[in-house]
Amino acid sequence: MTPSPAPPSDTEIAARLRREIAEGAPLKDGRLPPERELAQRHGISRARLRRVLDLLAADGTIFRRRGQGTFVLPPPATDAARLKPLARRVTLAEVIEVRLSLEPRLAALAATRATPQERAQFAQIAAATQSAEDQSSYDAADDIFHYKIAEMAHNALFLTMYEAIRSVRQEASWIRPRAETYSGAVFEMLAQQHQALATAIIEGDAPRAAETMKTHLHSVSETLSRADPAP
Amino acid sequence: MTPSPAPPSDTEIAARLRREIAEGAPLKDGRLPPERELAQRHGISRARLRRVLDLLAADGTIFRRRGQGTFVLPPPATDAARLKPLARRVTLAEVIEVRLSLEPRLAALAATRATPQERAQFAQIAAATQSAEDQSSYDAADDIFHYKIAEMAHNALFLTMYEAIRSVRQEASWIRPRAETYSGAVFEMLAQQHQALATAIIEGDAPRAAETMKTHLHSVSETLSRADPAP
DNA sequence: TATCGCAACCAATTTAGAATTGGTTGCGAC
DNA sequence: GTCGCAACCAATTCTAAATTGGTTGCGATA
Repeated sequence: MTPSPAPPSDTEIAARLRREIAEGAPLKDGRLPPERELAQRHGISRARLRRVLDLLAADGTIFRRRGQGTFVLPPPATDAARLKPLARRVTLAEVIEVRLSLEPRLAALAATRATPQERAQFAQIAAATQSAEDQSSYDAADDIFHYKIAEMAHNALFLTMYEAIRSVRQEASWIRPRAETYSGAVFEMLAQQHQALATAIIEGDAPRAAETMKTHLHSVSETLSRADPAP
Repeated sequence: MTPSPAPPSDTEIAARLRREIAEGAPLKDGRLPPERELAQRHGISRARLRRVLDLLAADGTIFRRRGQGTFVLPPPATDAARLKPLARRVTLAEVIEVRLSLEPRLAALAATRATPQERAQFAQIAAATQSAEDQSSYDAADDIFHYKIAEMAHNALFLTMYEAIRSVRQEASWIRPRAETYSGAVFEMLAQQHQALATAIIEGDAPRAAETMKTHLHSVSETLSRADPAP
């Protein structure tokens, strides 16, 4: 009595992909296999796979960049390798200084310019940040959270600069002891700040978004400085 | 009765180099020939040429960067070619937005952190900006002026970002009509702003430096927007 | 007719390797 | 010791090939 297996719909394939992603299918850089390979693996044409990926991209689940790939985390900065020598020369204090100059402004612009779709996406992302259970899943959610803010500012040059900061942070040596630095209380505080920041942005309150981001970065700075006093 | 020609001292060779630079010896990118070539051309060893170039570097006459060359103007951003596609997508308004976020902070940091030597150098550069006679020499002096501010902030990541902005500005399409946009009155105003900015930085008045930079950038923005209304 | 699969092509990036260029060191001659 | 010389190091640029997402055209099929 089994009905002849109806070919799976796009949304069914999308659901399957989401499940695989949640189970850790992507590589550790957050990259998925190339489209040509994914299509073959799922037994569908590349054109159809791309339609499915369009669904995942529409709700912000994946990031795609020509020449680099499809990612579950924000994609690496273009030519990230070139920033390695810079990362070795840069101290934590310098990065914080730059972030304090850029990110409050990015938050304010995001509050002003984000589209309704983006705000809805962002609410989901903020929720994911709150419900993270272990350090590594929090780090991933936090990464996406800040990247989305930079995206919602709708300024390609600003986004490029944020990507450079992000790349330097990942390459830099002083993030190594990071896993130990977040105690329960600090963790809670940062999560609350994220929530306040998300609310301000979604509600379109630019000044409050900027101010909250500033506070948040100062908290991050203090936390990291305490863990890594002399860079 | 001519004395046997004494070999020229380092300072004499330095003076000769300065003269050649002033006469336009460098290429149009502001780059000098490679050290090995310059040394041979002047009939001295490379080690000695480098000592001479050290003199020119000490007073800010030249910029040197490993792998790129020796420049009379600020050196191009590392891998500037990579920023070309970005420059095509970016509008004038976006660049101004980023500059307004970065450069006032850079000016404040410069006022705080510049060494006495740097302040002395900077006074010279500001004076050169004032005494520029034609548009192209003003542009060159202005370029050096803003670059030195970014350098004096003493933050390698900040400097990298300023270099990216500078590179995008140079590649972008909307600077073409630039030569026409500076009327005499506007020119005078910008020069006065430069002077006020230089004074604030040299005196170490960080808040005033930031405020003056902000005013200056708004003036630049208005001037360029008027010349190029719809990017 | 409209959708699907297929293939080719386009655009941006990455990669690897050779060449260029400033920075550094060691050695011998005067 | 200072000078010139040479070799080497480090960062960058340049080139060409390979990779990858983005796009188009075409024929098959329902």
